[in-house]
Amino acid sequence: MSTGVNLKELAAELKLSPSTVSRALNDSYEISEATKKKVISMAEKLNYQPNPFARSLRENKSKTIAVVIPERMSSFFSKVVDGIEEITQQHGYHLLVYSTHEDVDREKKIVNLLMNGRADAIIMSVSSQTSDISHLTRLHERGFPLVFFDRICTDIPTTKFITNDYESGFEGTKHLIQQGCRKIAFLMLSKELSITKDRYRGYLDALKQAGLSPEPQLNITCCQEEEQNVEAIRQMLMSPDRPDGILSSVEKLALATYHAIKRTDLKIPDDLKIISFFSNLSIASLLHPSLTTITQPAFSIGEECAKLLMKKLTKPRQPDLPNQIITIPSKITIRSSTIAV
Amino acid sequence: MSTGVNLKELAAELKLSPSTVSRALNDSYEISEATKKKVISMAEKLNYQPNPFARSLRENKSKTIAVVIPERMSSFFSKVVDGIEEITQQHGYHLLVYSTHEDVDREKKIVNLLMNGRADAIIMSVSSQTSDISHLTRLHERGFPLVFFDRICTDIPTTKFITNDYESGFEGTKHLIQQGCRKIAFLMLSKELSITKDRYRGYLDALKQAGLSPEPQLNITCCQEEEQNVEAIRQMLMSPDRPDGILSSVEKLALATYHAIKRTDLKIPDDLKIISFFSNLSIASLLHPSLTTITQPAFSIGEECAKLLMKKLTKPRQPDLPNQIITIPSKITIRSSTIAV
DNA sequence: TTAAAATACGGAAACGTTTGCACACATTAT
DNA sequence: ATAATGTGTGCAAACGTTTCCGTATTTTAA
Repeated sequence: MSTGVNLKELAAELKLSPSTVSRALNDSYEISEATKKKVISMAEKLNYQPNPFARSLRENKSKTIAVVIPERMSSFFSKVVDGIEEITQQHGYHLLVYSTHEDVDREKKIVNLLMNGRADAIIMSVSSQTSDISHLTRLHERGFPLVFFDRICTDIPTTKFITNDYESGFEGTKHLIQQGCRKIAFLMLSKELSITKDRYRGYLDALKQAGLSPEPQLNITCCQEEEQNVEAIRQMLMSPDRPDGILSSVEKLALATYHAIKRTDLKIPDDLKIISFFSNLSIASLLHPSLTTITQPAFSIGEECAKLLMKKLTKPRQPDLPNQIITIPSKITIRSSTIAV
Repeated sequence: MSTGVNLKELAAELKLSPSTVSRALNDSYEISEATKKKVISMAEKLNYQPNPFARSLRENKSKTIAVVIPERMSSFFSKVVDGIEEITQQHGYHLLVYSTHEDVDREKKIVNLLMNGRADAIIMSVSSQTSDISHLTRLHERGFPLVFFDRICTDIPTTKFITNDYESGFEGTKHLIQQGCRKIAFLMLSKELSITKDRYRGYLDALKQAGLSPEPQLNITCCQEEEQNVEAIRQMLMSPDRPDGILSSVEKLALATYHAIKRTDLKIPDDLKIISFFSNLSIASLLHPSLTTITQPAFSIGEECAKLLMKKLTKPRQPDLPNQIITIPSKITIRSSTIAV
């Protein structure tokens, strides 16, 4: 890799000092318009590209944001990253993207690697296994800019972006009840997760409001193996006190439910109605029957995270990221899977 | 962001010179075991993290790989990136991930940004718009390590990883013919793309072998708007000489076909059989009827790209990446969408 | 006309590493 | 005994920027 021309060589070519050339390129007021022009045109001619590491070393910032997500194969997270990239690219920032694969040990390793300053900030959604958050508090206590979205750490005093999970859980459940469901199951990733807790509270409150009581055997927690999830759901569907409705707080488990039901004689929505948090709208309407969804504004979430960080990182003297939760509402789209027969 | 302790401070604490400490941490043979131990334990105690930029500047390498893909919301590309990460992480490398959004202008900008050495290599799959490849040849001519996968640039003499696209196109078409299809449509992303060309050749040869002739109105090229794709396919399905089989070389267009057919009275597989390149197996079997797929080994492709690069970058004096195409076979899974009635 | 201020630039330090070289001391060979 | 070798460590340069100073020249103010 032949590295191109550097500042010193460019300066020599121009018979100027490196400092002058640097200032000219950075549009300093100290340099006359005439020399600025000369420098810029020569820089273009020689295709001068400043060395990012020299600059990072000197300026102590990397123009890089780290994004840490639990998995890549998810329309939700893909869209969030797209949203982040949309904004950061406008500011010349680069994106390091890491997947934890829902593994808290990998999450810890990644976060620890990021403590050396390779990135100027982190945008993340924690893994479903994450309950000990010492690796994240340490990061935050060092003053490292950290933003959470969706799966947040409530205890870390920074800015978090979420959707109206409680309301969505509540409305989703209420919708099922209105469509005649009386035994509603709740599918989740992990009890630890912020989103699970909020959605579950909404679910419980909707049940209570309808005079229904939650039944413990109707809660299913996701594991990493798809086949096991499908089997667990099938078991539930085969049991004598099977549910007549499902609120899935995870895309993956809605799909698993569709798989499971293919292994039974039951029909959606006749025997079982289902509503799910789901981001892949194209797929939702192609499922058979089409799936009623709660869709989070993934792209906007990414954009908002990035906008906040760009403000913090590119403006001169910005305060710390405020300890607040910003809520962007989801949207419920009713399709065939919850239509009363 | 309070940067932690640096080498000089660590050395001062140990009453050693920075050079000795550096060598000790890098396990140099010149340093005695005794001091190594002392240095390492003190480094851990003070939580010393070497500054990556100082190191990159000095060593002229970044321990970073850039991955450039056409879109994030694709199970294929997501899995490829997962595969890449799996390998690179073992070697302590980081991943900058960029999406071109199928836009060649964005692709050019990204590639040009990467010329300054921010990444040690690029792994990429070109956008569907890419026909002028000067930005990529320039990169390669400068000696920048560049690896292509799936959507490759044949003219750039480096290593490319693809699947057996010709055979897959051939076998997929042959399968449709065996199931009774006589008018087979071909759906593609763009005629420029390497994968399109190969798959199309396979398609043509299979038609010829069966004594069928290709019909130009049965070729559909994808555009960026999903609705337009659906409409174009619907039009084709409504025309008097509509196809009785479809080979889709893109996941997106298979889904569009399912959408389109919902707007007609036609039934899969009775009136139309369809086979598609498709990476999301869970979805393929949930579609109604389930979709016959040609699945590319996405994760392995990512792993192979990364393995090759890691060898090149981490071993001392490696030759340039050889100009060769490495083929990893896809797998055809027959499901309901192509079952003869 | 002279002092003060503004303008335009150069020299050199600094960011935090790694590494070529020098060197002091201990060990071994002659 | 001296010379040659080996071992462990320190000094200083280098990577390519940015920026604090200093300074020579020109412009403005008195």
